[in-house]
Amino acid sequence: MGTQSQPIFALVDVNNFYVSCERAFNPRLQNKPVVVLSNNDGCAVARSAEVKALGVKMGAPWFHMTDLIKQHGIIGLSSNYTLYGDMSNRVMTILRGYSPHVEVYSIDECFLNVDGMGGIWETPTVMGQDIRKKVLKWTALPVCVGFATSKTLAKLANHVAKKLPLFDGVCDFTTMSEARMRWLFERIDVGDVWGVGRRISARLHAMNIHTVQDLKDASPSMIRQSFGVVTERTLQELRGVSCMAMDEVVPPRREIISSRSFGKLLTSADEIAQAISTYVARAAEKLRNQRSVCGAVHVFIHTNPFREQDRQYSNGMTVPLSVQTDDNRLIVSAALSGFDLIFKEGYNYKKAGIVLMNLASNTNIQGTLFNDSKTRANSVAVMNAMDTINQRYGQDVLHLASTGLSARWSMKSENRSPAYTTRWEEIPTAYAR
DNA sequence: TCTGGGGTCCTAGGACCC
DNA sequence: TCTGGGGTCCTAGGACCC
Repeated sequence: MGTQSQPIFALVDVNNFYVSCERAFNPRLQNKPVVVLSNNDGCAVARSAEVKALGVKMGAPWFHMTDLIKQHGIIGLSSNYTLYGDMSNRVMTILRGYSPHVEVYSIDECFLNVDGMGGIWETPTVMGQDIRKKVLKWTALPVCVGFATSKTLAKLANHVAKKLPLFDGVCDFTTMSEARMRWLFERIDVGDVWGVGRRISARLHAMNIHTVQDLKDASPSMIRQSFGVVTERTLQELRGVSCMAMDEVVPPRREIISSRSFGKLLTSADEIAQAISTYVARAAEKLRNQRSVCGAVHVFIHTNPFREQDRQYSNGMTVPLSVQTDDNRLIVSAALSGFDLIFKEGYNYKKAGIVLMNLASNTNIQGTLFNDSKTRANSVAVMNAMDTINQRYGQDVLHLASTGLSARWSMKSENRSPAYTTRWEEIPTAYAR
């Protein structure tokens, strides 16, 4: 396996991930119909095979299942994302043992570049079965593996491995005959292709493109014309032309969202403002963890669209920050000032959220610790605060400008000396906590 | 009564500039 | 009365993903 010219991708995917995690710690859930529920136990975010067989759709509300729950004894579990994150890490660690080039695509999926593994594994299928065996043994999680020369095809191979028991959890397109692939592709709906969602699927069907094979055989220029470059790329990938490289390093997030549905309807501005402060705190923590600053915060609220008896209202607004910052207080006050403008009395609110936008690396931000450090007491406080910040960012990163009439700090950037400003209004205030 | 949360990329159109 | 052309940047919205 592993010819020189064509890359070979593997896609490893845990079956019914959240449900499988719960089962790993509670074997009595094995072979029972199980769903894992969203926040507030609202709707199904993961279903066991037994539940899927009953026709329960992804996102189905729990309270709609009452009959099925009675008839079949469906077990509903509240989600435990800490557990799932931990299990995910264990799986990814095992997979790194199979290839130095991995891309953790989502909490339960991982691409591997397995070029040149022919010296180790007789065939991709042998490797895939070994992965399945080892992951099951070490984590009690069942996985399926797909192999192909493009990521989109690897996803499709994985899909086939899951759906057709004949494949025993591993499907390899790289060694499959053209005829057999065609046979499969003619029987898979075009909507099952990675990158073809509900809208595009509907439009393709209307154009008489129903199956994977139909899309593969379509004219690339026509597809580009009608659907854009993304879908054209998908078509090429179906033909085995790899257009999507492995993204092995995770770039910092370009935006950070924090939002929640409320457990009950809220009407007062105070309660919602409280929630928004909490969301900002959570998002700002993520922001600092990836060493970013944000330049704007978007705040949004809306009523419950499912309550037809209620008057509906939804609104959002983006509030620019005067400087890019990771300071919780600045972001909160911006978010709340936006909230004040969009909040209207007299509605039943169900959900609110914030988005940190316009993110940038914080390598050259700067600020002041105190506006007035003339006194000796303040100078001491400044020095203590500097220690705190140094502990967080490391000695090398932080630069102290002065402890005279004013105390300023800045983050050293790699190739430039830090820029200073002496105008208080231009720099974030009071970074020290 | 009860219906999730967090991301990315692309594109069209407007503002602005020379 | 006639009323350029080309470029960049930003944003909102639409599509997709898990």
